[in-house]
Amino acid sequence: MSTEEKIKKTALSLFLEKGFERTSIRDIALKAKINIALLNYYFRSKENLFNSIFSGLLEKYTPTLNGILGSSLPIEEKIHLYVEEYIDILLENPKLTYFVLSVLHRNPDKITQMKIFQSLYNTGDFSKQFMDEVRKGNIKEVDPTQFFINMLSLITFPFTIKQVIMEKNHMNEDTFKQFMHQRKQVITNMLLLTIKK
Amino acid sequence: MSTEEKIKKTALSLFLEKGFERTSIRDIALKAKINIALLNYYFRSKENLFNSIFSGLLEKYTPTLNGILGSSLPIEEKIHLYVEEYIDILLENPKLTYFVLSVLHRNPDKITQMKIFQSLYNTGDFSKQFMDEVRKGNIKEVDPTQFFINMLSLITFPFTIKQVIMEKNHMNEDTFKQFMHQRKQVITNMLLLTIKK
DNA sequence: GTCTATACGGCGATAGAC
DNA sequence: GTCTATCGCCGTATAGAC
Repeated sequence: MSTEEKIKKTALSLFLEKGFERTSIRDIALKAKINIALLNYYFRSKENLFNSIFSGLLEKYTPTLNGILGSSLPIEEKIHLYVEEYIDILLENPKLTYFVLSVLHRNPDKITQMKIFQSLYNTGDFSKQFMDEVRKGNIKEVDPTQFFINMLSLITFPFTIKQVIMEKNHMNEDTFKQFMHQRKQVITNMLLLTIKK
Repeated sequence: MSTEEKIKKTALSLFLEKGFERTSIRDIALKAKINIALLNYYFRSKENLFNSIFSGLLEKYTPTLNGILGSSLPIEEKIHLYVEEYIDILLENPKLTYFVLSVLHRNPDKITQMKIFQSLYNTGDFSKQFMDEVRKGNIKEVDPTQFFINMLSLITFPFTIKQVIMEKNHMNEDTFKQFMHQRKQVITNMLLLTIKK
């Protein structure tokens, strides 16, 4: 394993364990058994290291999600698949949503935001298909922007308050997973209900 | 104005402007024209200062929201009012949701979490009424926990990605407000649709 | 290009004088 | 209650060895 990969892998495990602020570059260097200066050689800063790791994670998953949105499937099927796939991804990476939000709020500059979300929320194809279906009279006249935000909110937000949901409802990791699997159907039904004529 | 109030007020304005990490206690002390040591005298730490400020904000708004949930109104009316009131509160304090999330993820210890969220997500009365209505056959058989998470997600999540929504849809502050006002009806309709028999 | 050693200024926090 | 002085840690930068 290259030094760069070793740093990334170690840093990811520490960021997941302790969060961004509570993980120091000295912690990372110590655990990865390298010198702190190497962190600055490979990545220019701690923030850059974080963004690099987490952009990698996004790049791993966005093709799947955008593939669904851009496919030629009927809109109902598309929504169903998107919900299922997105929740599966977040079940594997429960902290991903909060990481995205933290990057967003740490870097108020617009370029960073757009770079991340351009790929993540690539709604162009979907909105077009949505409005086509409305025009054809196949689905109810619903604002595609509101609809997409509904879909995103219902899928991602529960993961940002995972601990609260677990505590309030006396869940463990397994029962939370079960709950989120049930939730796939809940969300899909709800979304389809709002567009069904 | 007392020193303690002066610190809180100054800190809040800086936290809102630059965020928690980018605001140093030296910044706060300078702007409030007091010594840094005083920050530690009144609040034990920067984290404590933040939590104190923002707990105050929550305490200001939770009675309204819990008042609605705990009232004797019919469930449909309750949902309608809750959505309207919550969105109005967040339109006045757009960063509140992210602040709550950041506290949650910075303090993984459970006691802190519960104290804040105990009041915020006080779902007891609501869930009971919800299940009563299900038993009476007045509404569809829907899991109250899933329903409440749906409601929270649809209301709060858009505020955590406010900048992205604004950029993607070429909005300014005014058009975003307008969008969220429209959203009240979108959410209420959606929620009522899922429970309507 | 890869790495070590070291230094710098800023940070949150605190002991102790008044 | 308030302030000075100081501590140890942080992210970052760089000089120089290999």
